[in-house]
Amino acid sequence: MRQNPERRTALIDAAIEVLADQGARGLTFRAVDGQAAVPVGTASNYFANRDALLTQAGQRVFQRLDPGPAVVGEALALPRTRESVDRLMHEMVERITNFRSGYLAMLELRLEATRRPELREVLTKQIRENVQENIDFHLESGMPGDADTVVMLYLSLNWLILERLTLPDVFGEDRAAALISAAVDQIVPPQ
Amino acid sequence: MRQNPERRTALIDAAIEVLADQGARGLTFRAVDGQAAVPVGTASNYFANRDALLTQAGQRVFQRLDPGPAVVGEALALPRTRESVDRLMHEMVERITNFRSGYLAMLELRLEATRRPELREVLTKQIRENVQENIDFHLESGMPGDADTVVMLYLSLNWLILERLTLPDVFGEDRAAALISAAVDQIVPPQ
DNA sequence: AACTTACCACTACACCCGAAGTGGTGTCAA
DNA sequence: TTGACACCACTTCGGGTGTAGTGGTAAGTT
Repeated sequence: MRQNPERRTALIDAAIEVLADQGARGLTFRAVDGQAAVPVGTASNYFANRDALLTQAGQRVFQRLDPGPAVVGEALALPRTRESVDRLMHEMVERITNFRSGYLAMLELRLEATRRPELREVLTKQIRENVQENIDFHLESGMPGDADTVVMLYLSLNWLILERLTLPDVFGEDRAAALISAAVDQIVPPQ
Repeated sequence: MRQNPERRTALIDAAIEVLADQGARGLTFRAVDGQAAVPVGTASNYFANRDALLTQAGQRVFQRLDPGPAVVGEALALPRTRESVDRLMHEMVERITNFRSGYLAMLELRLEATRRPELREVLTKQIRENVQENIDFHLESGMPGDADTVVMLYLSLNWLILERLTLPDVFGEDRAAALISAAVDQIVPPQ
């Protein structure tokens, strides 16, 4: 088992691209090797089996989706109003949408989790933590709305992103942007 | 090309199961043959190629997800209140959740549509129609709320179903049921 | 300074699996 | 008899795994 951490990370990132491009079944050692532009056999030397690759890809997506401290700081500087929530939601959707391969890979992993209990556990844990972090952050920040408000935004905006990334013409770009604001209007209580 | 329509439908339904079980890449003629308990080569005789199988599976899922006239009639008999909407949403989520393989197959098809323009067109058309039908039905029925209300319910409940079907432990069964009511409470305006 | 050790990139190979597609045969009914 | 269909066999192909082996490099040792 090889240890070089940069190379390992590069392989995992390549695995995310492969997941998005070719689906969970397309995630093979050779495909990862190819995507990472690395000799055949390399990924096989770094990961014991496909499961290891899948779970580590799942963790990596979350790592890369995490907003930096800059975004968090900016959020905390905003006034505690619905308008601020609206702005933050637009930013969040844009940030996630821009990491297209990561989001699609995450969806592939969800479907794969249907068949792999270990992967399901890993993902469940991460999503729960993610939702809880969102709730905690929202409540602590003093923005209007309660835990259910946050969950409802989570649900609706996630599907909106999925819709945009898989069937972009169902809601055009403008309509999708308007729907973000509509979601905030309907879901976040006036302060 | 074989014509027997019952057999053809049975093969498409088998394809839906295969999609849910093994993913889009797992959808091969042989796998469909196996699922349909039919001799090897049969699916190959009924469909020109995998693309035909994929698009027809997509259409079939919608066909099977369509609520019967019984459900529609029942809906129209309800009073025009938020409580009725709440009940209808619970029924809809349950109906869709119960067709697990169909919903998972639909997600696989969405991801596959990322790579196949023809499939993307077919699905886009169907989803647009589906959303529009929901909006029209809601508005014509006189239930409280406007088009955005319906879209917002569509977004949030779809992701809730996805969450339930892929990572059921993120929201437990009870929490998920409560979230349906919470969605209606927050999204549907009081009448 | 020469030597040894350990890690790593890269290559090659042996093996396996499953798929596609086609052509052919048997059967039944119009 | 003819045509449509179910079923079967065979050929061909591609791609994947896992592992063994080779050579290079860097760091530590005597």
